[in-house]
Amino acid sequence: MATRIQQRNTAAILEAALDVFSTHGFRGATVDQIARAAGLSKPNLLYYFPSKEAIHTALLDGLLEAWLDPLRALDETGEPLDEILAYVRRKLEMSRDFPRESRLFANEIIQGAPRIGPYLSGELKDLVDEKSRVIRRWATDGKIAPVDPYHLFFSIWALTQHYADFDVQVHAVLGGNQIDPYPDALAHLETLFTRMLTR
Amino acid sequence: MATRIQQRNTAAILEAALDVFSTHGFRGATVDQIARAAGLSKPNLLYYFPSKEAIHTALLDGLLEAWLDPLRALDETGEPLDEILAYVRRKLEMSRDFPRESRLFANEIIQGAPRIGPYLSGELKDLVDEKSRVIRRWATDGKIAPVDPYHLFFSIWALTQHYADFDVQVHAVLGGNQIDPYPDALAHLETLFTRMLTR
DNA sequence: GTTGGTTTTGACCTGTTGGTCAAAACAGGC
DNA sequence: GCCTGTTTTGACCAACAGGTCAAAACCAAC
Repeated sequence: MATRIQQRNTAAILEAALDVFSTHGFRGATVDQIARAAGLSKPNLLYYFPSKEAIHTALLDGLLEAWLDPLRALDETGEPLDEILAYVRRKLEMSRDFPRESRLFANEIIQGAPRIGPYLSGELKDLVDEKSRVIRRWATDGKIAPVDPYHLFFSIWALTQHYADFDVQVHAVLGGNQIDPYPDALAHLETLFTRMLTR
Repeated sequence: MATRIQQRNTAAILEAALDVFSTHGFRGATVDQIARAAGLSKPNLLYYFPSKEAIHTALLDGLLEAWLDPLRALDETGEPLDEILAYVRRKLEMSRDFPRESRLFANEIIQGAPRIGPYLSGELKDLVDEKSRVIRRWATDGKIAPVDPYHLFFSIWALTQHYADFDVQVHAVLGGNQIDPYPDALAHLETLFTRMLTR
């Protein structure tokens, strides 16, 4: 039973913390900075979350929950190539719509996954193992070209998340004209995976 | 004219700083931590480099220099597919042999490239523009399948650097058995780009 | 408008941070 | 072994870090 104020403030804090943590990493972020971005004083922020760590944890918990959804949606009974392309599309949309979440995750991994190690070798690995069996079956049934399922997933993650995590580089290389790179990126990735998976 | 001691200590500092900066980012790294890792006292470290910033800059300067080499080596007069596959191979080897450098770079980009923005839209963009024209020519000449050159480069970077930057995740998903993922990764990427670039 | 809980704040504490400085320790050439 | 420049150190500083606390301000129900 949270009051109106509580809802507003915790939301503002998480929003601000996402900004700060995703661009500076955990150790590089400061509570003051988050508080200022949320429009609160530091003690006031610490009234809602007991510590810097707690904010970070809350953020990660919410993220990891949603992170697996697109992969879960990969349907064994669907048309193989369509299913994989749909997964690519969903992941790319997430990069476009939630780039800060992607960077938060990237920061955590690059820094050695000190807080989400168990998640990676637990939930994530289990799901990837399961879906890898599906991919392998599709390949042995000749429905897609032979491919290492694990490295296929790594490829999808790398290619789609790149547009969020390395956004600055993408824009710098493509030049000043403010073109949205996502339409071209989607076309490119659809071509890439179609050619890769049809012999 | 650097003395023996200077050479040894500056090398030790840069080595230690690479470790620390690449795993914690600039703001998350502390001078004390770097000094300890280098086996020096903090004031002693600051005798060799005037500031934390200076160490970071020295590291980045050295890195950016080497970063472009593999792409520069892409030879317009070579066999198109071979040239691109060779580039992929070189980049993947860099991920394997210099993962910390890759993570240092990734950290910098994720954090908005505050220190290397000019490099991205300068040297890097210029080189990519140039090589993109080569790719485009190959495509219009029918020597490789049609492809967006810029997104092709993004794909190569994303796929190869992923194995360095997301190393922890790769190992977690592949499971505890300490298998070196690089041989499989190389085979996978060669297949991927061969299929992508041959009609 | 008083009451009881919620929210906010300023002052404060302790440890850490990047960085300075003068003095001490240490080279190596003579 | 002495001298000159190099290297190292302990003590120190101001700013900032995460976090605490008691008191004040606010709010809503009565």
